[in-house]
Amino acid sequence: MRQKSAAHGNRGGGRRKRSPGRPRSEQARLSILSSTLKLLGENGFSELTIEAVAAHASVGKATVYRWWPNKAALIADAFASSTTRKLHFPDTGSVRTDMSQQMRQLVKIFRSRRGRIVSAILGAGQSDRDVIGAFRERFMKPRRQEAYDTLRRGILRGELCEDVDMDLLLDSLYGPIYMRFLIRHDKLTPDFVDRLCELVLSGACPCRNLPTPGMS
Amino acid sequence: MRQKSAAHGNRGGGRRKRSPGRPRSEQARLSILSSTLKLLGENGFSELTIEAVAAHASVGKATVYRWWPNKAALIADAFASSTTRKLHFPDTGSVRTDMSQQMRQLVKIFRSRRGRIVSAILGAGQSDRDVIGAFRERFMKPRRQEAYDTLRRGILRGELCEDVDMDLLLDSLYGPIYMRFLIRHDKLTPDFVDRLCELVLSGACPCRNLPTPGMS
Amino acid sequence: MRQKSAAHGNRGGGRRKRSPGRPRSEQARLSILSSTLKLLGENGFSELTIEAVAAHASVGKATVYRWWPNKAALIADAFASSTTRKLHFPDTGSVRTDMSQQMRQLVKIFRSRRGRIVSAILGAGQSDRDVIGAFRERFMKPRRQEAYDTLRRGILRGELCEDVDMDLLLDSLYGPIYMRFLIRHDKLTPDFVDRLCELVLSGACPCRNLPTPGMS
Amino acid sequence: MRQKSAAHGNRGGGRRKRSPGRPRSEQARLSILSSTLKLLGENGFSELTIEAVAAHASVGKATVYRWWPNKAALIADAFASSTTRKLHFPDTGSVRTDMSQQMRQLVKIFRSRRGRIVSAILGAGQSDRDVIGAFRERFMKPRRQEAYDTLRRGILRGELCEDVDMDLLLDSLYGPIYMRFLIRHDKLTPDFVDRLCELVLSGACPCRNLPTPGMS
DNA sequence: CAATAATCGAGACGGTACGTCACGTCTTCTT
DNA sequence: AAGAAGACGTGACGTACCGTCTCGATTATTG
Repeated sequence: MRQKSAAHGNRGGGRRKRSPGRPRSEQARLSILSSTLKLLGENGFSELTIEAVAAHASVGKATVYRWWPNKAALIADAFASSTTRKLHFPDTGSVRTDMSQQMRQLVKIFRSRRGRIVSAILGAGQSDRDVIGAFRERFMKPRRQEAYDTLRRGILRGELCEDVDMDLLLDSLYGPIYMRFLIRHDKLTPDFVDRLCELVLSGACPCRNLPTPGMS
Repeated sequence: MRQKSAAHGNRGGGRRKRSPGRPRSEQARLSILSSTLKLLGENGFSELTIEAVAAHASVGKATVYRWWPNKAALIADAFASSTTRKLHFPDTGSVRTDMSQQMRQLVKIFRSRRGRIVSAILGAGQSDRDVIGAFRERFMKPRRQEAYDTLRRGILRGELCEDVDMDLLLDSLYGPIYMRFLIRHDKLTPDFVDRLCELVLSGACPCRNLPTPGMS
Repeated sequence: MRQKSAAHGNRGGGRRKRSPGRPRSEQARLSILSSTLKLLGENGFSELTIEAVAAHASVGKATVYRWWPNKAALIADAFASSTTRKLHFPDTGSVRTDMSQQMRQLVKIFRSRRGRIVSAILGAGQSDRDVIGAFRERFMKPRRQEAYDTLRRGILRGELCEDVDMDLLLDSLYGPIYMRFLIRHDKLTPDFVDRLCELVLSGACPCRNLPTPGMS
Repeated sequence: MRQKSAAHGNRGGGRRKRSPGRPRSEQARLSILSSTLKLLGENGFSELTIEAVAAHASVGKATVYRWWPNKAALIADAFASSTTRKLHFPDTGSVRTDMSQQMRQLVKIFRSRRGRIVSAILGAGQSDRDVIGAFRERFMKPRRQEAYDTLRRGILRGELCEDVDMDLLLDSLYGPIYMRFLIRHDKLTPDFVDRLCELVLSGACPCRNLPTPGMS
């Protein structure tokens, strides 16, 4: 997924001897990654050629292949290296507001030029498990950890059931966004996000769990 | 998207004159479509080559290109031609049961060998609007029409609000399934479907819309 | 050495069925061969790239590789297809004059732009037996057959021993020319040819050195 | 052609200051040269890569390039450094025996594993004047000087004309050997050498063909 | 029945990008 | 300063498919 070798520049912890030979060019690495993102945003995954990436980065094709085994690994790495520092969860005192605000940010990104890259990653990920894995680990997981915290605050405040299935709840909140983002069958607006939050979170409210249909 | 020409085999309305020349070979058409599905299921979209399809179908490459403008149109057609006749919505008298049963069928398909094809379509669709369009029109839309009927029955029975946003509701039900199917971050089980239905539909229940948080 | 397949265009003798598919393009073939000769004459063997040949011939690289397995086969074929129709042996009534005149023609070719090609062939032939084989069979052999005839006429006229070793004699005549041509340690002039003929042929006379022509 | 710099290891005349820094590694030099010969004998010129030479000699690539400007210079040097100390001309009292014996030795080398190297050199020399130049200067010229002496002894003994063209004569003797060696159209046997000597030297006799040695 | 016309399988065509290899240069640390 | 190591930009390699094109053969309608 990542670099084929971490032999260079590793001075983590002990006094590692640097491996001999010319060290990897950090400049080339960065240039390749940013060229990848640029071209990916312009033309989509299937039009992205390593030849073009190398040319645009003023780098030899072999240098790309030396460090990334294939196109999928390259874009996964490029995406991960650029992951937005934004998308934080606020703490407003209301689960629904917290979630809604973060989800609006996500939608904003999906609708921006970066959204092109995300959909390229998810598309490529359908035929390459490393790519989809990188998306999960580097993009999704960190945010989900924060989301857990947000939900937990809601539980403490009594806004959510104590025994709520957080994964189910979060997938119910984000799933529709991903669905509209990927299938493009309907609008992906801030208003949609709000109504989605209302619908799903109202089902997760503890006060009185409405009886399931047919049981009343 | 479909065939480039409908000159042959058109028997729509009365006694049309068949155009001269050798008619299109139905056998070749079927052989191409089934070869496409087979290879798509084996290797994914990006590994699918028209060269291989033609060879596997014992057909000239030009015959493929004569009827389908590109790979995307081909797999869209192949997929559509094979769309399961199943996936019907039952009418059990309960919205939740109706939806739950259909969604379970969908999940079953997603987890079967055909799921590979669906994910290939959706993945390819991220860089080809024709493909994702074909998926929407031929796979999703017909089912959604049926789903509208199912929801409408629920409304009549009083199980759902009269003013429920059906698109929002359906996306909330199916979105999490697509999300888990595409991102593969969590299990896609029948139990998940049930709990998902419970969560979402309980939020769409009319009886008493719980006040939105902070408004009570 | 030659084309990988002779499946096309063979109507020699019987009524052969032509193999199916688009027939080989004669125009492409000729364009490739002449481009090869041109570039070979300009830059020598090691600078000759198939990429350049294809580009110069306005032909796809694959078309070159489809018919010639490697560079050596290509230049062997190109050389053979261009073999000079000249280099005939005259019949003046004197072995020495006959040989001398033909050898002068050969030297003239060696010193011309075509000589560059010949030396490239012989050079490449040192690491590829097919190339040197093509040179022997297509260039050398036909001329040697004519040379035998010339020598035989000399024997009949009494200019040469009856039991002369014709191969030895011919190698003695041509070897020095090839040597100077390839090692370039000394001039390759018409005068050199004449004195070479005199030296060698005087040694092939049965009993007494025949006087040089025109001196008797 | 040779080393780019003679800064090191010069002990010519007196107490020269050795230039500072680490002296050139004689071991590396020898290892490179012998690796070159080994690989050249195995695979021919065009398959010989500097990369492989360096790897086989356990030497950095830059070390090769520091001392030899290109592949041609390298193999020329490698060849020269290994030039057989043999190939001397005997002094038997007969030109023909002297020449014949030396030529037999040459043929023996041509037919040995070292012949592979010689033909690689001559082949490479067709597209690189430095290589063929090195062959002339280091291999051919020294022997030719000895050959002149041998011929001069023959003149003094009356075996050869006084005004014989020694270059023509030597090319007539060696040319056929090189021709058969390079074009491989006929056998290169000791017997061939003998008959070649007889043919050519009998033509170089001043007035009458001297009887073959041992027959007088 | 012959002529016309469009399809078929086959496969060569001019291209583009692939992923690999060697080139000759460079940058690092070690000797 | 030379050494081994090995990454660098460059460019040709030989391959795989692209989508187009010519073939002869086949199968229909039309005259």
